[in-house]
Amino acid sequence: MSNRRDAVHAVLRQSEGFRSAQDVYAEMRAEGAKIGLTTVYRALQALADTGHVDVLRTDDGESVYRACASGDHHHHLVCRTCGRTVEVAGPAVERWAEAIGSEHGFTEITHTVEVFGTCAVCSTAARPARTPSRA
Amino acid sequence: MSNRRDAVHAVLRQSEGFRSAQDVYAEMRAEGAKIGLTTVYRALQALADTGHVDVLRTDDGESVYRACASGDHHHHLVCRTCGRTVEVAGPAVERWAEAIGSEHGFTEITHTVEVFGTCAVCSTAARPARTPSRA
DNA sequence: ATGATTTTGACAACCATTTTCATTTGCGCG
DNA sequence: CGCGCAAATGAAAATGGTTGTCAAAATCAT
Repeated sequence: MSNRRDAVHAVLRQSEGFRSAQDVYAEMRAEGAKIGLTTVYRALQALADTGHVDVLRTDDGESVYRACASGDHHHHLVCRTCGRTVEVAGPAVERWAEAIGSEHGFTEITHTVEVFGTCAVCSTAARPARTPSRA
Repeated sequence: MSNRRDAVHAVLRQSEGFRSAQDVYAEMRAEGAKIGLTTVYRALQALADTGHVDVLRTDDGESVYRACASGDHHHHLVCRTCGRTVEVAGPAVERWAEAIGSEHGFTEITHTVEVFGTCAVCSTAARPARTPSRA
């Protein structure tokens, strides 16, 4: 039944960071799974709707998904090089958003917060290619 | 030369909230301006690159632009009904993002923060959404 | 089994955005 | 002026992720 959906979910679970639909589809096909792109999209949407995975948009408008450990509201710290993602909580930010909103007479406040950076591994690996001037 | 670019910029200045490229293009054509969609896109990109306008992505992946009053780093409080936008500063959030990042060994931290809500006007006039942004 | 219902997936349709490329425009210079 | 070059422009075609279509296949209930 939701056999396919579970398969999709499984792929996400095995992933470190966010994956795109096309990405997941490609991997599944590469592993020999018989599944259509349409189904992957539908599974991903369903999973997102039921809150089983988190979604966000990349800078170029692509939707990327991730199976998160916590079902609670949280944000992400994403390495812009390797994509590794850390789930972070930010009570302070939640309160700030609420405060800012009501301060301006807004209700039903929601917010999107994502933090990007270069993780320790990637920053040491990709050091500034400066010519060793031996000085 | 940047005659078109200025024209595009002008349209954004007159707008209350974020506008899409197609949107801006439509308005300009409606006003009789002779301009191509391609040029609008290019102008918007250029404006964004030079930091003259802010860009963000809607939930459905469309890019929307806004001429912001402040050139400094700031975030937005956007009414999800009428689109009215308030520029807000959030020193606390900036510090939080930095802290979270370095706490996990990440460097070159950047972040995206957007707050959505229903503004006072729209929440009282809880009726089938009509855009009153036009006086 | 048999028909009903849901799921699937190949393929076409969408649509914002980008690319292509030929034409126009701005402009310095002889 | 007129010539030519280079940047700007825009119509049309290409791109590419995502969604819609619809008939075939899997699943279920009786």
